[in-house]
Amino acid sequence: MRGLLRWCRGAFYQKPQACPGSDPATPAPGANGGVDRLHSRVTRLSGYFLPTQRDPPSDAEASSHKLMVRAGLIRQVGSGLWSWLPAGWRVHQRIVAIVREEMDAIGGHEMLMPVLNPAEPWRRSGRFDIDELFTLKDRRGADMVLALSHEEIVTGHIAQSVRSYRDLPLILYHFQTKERDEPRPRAGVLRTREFVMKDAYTFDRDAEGLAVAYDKHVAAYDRIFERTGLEWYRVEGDVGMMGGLGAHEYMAPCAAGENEVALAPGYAANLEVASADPRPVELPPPLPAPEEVSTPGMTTVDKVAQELGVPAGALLKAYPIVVDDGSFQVVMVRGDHRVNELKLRGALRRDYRPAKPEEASERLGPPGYIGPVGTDVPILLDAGVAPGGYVTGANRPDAHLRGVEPGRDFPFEVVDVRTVLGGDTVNGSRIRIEPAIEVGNIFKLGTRYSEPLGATYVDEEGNMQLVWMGSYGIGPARIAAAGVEQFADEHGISWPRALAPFDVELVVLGREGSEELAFADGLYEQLQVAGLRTLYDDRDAGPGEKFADAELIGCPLRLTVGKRTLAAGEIEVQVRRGRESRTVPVDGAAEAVAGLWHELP
RNA sequence: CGGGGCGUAGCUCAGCCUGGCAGAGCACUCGGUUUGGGACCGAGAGGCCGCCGGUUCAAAUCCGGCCGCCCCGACCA
Repeated sequence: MRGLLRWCRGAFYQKPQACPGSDPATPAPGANGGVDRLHSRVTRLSGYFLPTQRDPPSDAEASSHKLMVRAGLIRQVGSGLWSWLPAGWRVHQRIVAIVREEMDAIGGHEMLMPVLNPAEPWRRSGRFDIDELFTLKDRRGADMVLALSHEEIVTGHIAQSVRSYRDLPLILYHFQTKERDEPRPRAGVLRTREFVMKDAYTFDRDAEGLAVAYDKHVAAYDRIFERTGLEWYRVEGDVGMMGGLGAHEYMAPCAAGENEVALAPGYAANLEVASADPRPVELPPPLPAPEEVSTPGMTTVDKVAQELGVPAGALLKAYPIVVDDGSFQVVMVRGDHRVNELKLRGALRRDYRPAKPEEASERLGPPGYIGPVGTDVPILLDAGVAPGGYVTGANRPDAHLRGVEPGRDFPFEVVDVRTVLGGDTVNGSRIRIEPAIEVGNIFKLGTRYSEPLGATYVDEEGNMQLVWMGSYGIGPARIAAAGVEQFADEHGISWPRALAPFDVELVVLGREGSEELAFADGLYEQLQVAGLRTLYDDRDAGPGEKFADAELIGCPLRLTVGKRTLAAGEIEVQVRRGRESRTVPVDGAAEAVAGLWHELP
């Protein structure tokens, strides 16, 4: 304790040292704030810990996983546990700096809450039993929790200290390590058990106040992701069974993404909640009444469709379920569609389970032959089913009905519960479906936590009211990985300007004592004075190795100082994205490079 | 939780089936050559073959248990 105190005081009294980047007269390019002062300014590769590898780890699958390890940015410690090496941490810190600036700009106040929590508030919120929650006991045997987010703790502070409507609204946030016992960590830093998250919490008097706070976050998040240089979408998210409140997810398309987004001009939604008009299906001519057809052994949509010579979409598929209230119901979707469980839960406003085969047989008919005609079981008909005559099960073995018309032949309630398919349309525009990774989310919590944790205030009329809350997360590691995935080529990473560990990599081709080396030493200083974060490859290595490493690491610009070009009074500049080279004159080279840097994406 | 795979030098991997001196490429160290796309020559160092137990004269290799890691699915604030 005493030692720690002394150390803190020593650090506190230390005089800030002057360095080029902290001089207001020579600001670094871009809005990098003060974050570069956290980074070493001695960035000569000969003395830097940047262990690049020729081979990707054998167990790596995702391109970001392979490249971030190969480029010496991250190293694995255990399943879902990663260290950030110096260059990787610079990327992470740059993202953090962007997020911090935009959070502060909407009036957020940064704070810090502990990772290790007592179990009690988690019991009160009902989250102590979450499977993903790491739990442990302290030496006295008290239950402890490793926090996977901080709703309980921050709400506790509000409950303790906020008394009056005058104390609200508030935006509080922190960057903190989150611990989650993931069932399956995967793909490098894309899904890990421990990761840094920016989580913000808003506290308002009522739903209207929450809506304002939410809108502020939409604006801040839009700016954050725009600044990262990523391709991104704000999509409608799952609001859960509570419904009504609202949630958005920020998704970055990438091959290793775990989610799928449905995209059309003016439309973007998580596939889990997406809604669209189906492609029309050609139905057979209508019949005056349902007509039984023999379909022995044909228990799948494909077999029946083939036998009857109709498209799969001309069938109605039955999905029998038992809802939480004990009721037995049947969901009907077009034969070529699939029931989306999340949408179905949302439509039901409660949980359900698929009916067991015995249950379905007892109420309707044998598996494969279930239908909606002649039953008193409530039918939920998917909104994608257009009027017309369809083929359905006859609730008898080896028989189907054709010419079944919803409404005429069975009563139904319309629900939108199918999974959207690529090629469906929204407002006439075709939808495409892409894999993406969730890099941020915003969520209206309402009184989900303020109620169990007692966060209340007294309003103008002297009445006790619950605080209305929102929560807003961003994962810097996922932004970094998505940036790698989106822009990498066969040579390595190609960072967006805003995320790169260094703006420029300076490669010198010259031996100890050469004119090139002396010149490059000077240029390295000038580039830093010009405000460019520069990685200087001064190693005693061959040109091939240096070029390959530079392209692997992926800084936006690569400068080469070589005998030939130097003799011609020039420096070679390669733009990493596209790998096109040009030259700039030796005189004023640093300024010219800084100017070029500003034009990059 | 179900299915599949893997664990041998810093990295990528061979050797295991059929038990008999611990291997290759790259990386590393030293000397030399080379210097605009992972160059070459010579010398060298580096291993509890994941761990524990069993079988055997003898185990990286066969058998059992455990641990760790990856992939697919389930799950996922």
